Amino acid sequence: MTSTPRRVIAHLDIDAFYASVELRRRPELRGLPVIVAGSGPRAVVTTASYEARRFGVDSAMPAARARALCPDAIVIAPDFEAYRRASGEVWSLVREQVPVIQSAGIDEAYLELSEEPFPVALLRALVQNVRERTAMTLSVGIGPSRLVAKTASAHFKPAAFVAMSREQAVAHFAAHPPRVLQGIGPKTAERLIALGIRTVGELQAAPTQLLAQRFGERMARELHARAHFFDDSPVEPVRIAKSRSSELTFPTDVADAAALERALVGMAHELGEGLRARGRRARTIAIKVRLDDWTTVTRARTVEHFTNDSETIAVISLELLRAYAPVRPVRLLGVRVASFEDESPAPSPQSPVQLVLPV
DNA sequence: TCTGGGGTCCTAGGACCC
DNA sequence: TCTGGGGTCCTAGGACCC
Repeated sequence: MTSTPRRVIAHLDIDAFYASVELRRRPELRGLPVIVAGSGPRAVVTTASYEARRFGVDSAMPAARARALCPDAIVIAPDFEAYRRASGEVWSLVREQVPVIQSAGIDEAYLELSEEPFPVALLRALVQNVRERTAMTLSVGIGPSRLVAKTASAHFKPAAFVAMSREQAVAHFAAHPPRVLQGIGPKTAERLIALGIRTVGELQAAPTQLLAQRFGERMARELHARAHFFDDSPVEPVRIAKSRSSELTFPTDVADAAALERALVGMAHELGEGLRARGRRARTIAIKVRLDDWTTVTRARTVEHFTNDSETIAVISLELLRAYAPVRPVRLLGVRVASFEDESPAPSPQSPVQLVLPV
C-alpha cells in the first residue's frame, strides 16, 4: 500500500437548527423547552431545543408523544422558508473561508481542509464569526475522514469542537453501541446484537468470516472498516440529484379512489413544475402507496422519452395507481421521478449525428 | 401516543441480448 | 436438441440519513 496524503476533514452541524432559528426571532423563549412540530394528528417532531430534549423529546418522534413527555413545551409549527434562509446565512459565511464544502442537508456540511495550513485556527474563527453574525452555534468535528469528523461532532454536540485521529476514534468509541457509526441503523444494530455484538469494540474484534456469513462479503467489509474508522470517501462539493419526489401522509386514511387520484395528480403537477424550474427531464415515473397496515408498495414505469410535462407524469402515475388498485385504506401516497437526462448516457435508438449525415 | 418528507444506496431477480 | 455465461436495463423492496 502506498502512503496516502494527510487528510483533514471537518464536519459542521448547526445545533438544534430549527429550534435555534425560532429562538432567534422569539428570544423570550430562550431557556424554555421548545418543540418544532406540525399540528396534524400524524405530525412528528422536526427539532427540539436542548431543554425539551431533557424530557426525552427527540426528532422524528410523534408530536403527540412529545407533548405527553413534555406538557409544558412550547410547540411551534415549522417555517421551512425561514430555515432555508437562515441556513443560507450560515453556509455562505462558511463558504467565504472554505472553497470545498459538501452540503449534507440543511444544517450539516463537510469541509475539505487538507490543504489548509492551520485548520483548527480557521475553524475556531469560523465558529466565532457564525455565532456573532447569525446567533447560530456550530458543532465541529475534525478528523482524517468524514466518518471520524461526523462521529466526533455528533457525539460531543452541542457546541462541540473536537479533533480526533482515527486511532483516537477507534479507542474512544470502542465502548459505545455500533449505532454511533453512520450507516449502522436500528436493523443492523439488532442483527449485530443477535451475534452478540453490542459495542464498536466488539465489532472491531468480530471475526470477518462471521460477519460475512451473516451480512454478505460487501457489508461485512463495510462494517469492519467502519468499526476501525477507515473511510476514504471524498468531500464532494457538487452532487446532482438523481430523483425527485413528492409524498403526502393523509390526516386520516383514504379509501376513496377519486380522492386518491386527485392527490396523485396534484403531486404530479408539483413535480413537473419543479423539473421545469430546474430544466431537468426524467424517464422513470413511480408511485408509492402506504396502506393503513403500513405495508408499502412502489410501482415504477420507465418510458422511452424524457419528460418534465406535468400531464404526462400525472397520466402515468394514475395508470400505475389504477393497476395496483389498493384494497385497503391508504395512509400515504407519493410520486417520484428518476432516470434524469444527462445523469447517465441516455439510450439513443439512432445516433443524432448519423441522422443528419447525408447518405 | 404510534410512526413526516425528501433523498441515497444496495440487493435480488427477471428480461433480453450476444 | 440442449445448454452456458456475461452484461445491461429495469423493477421492487429495504436500510439508512437528515
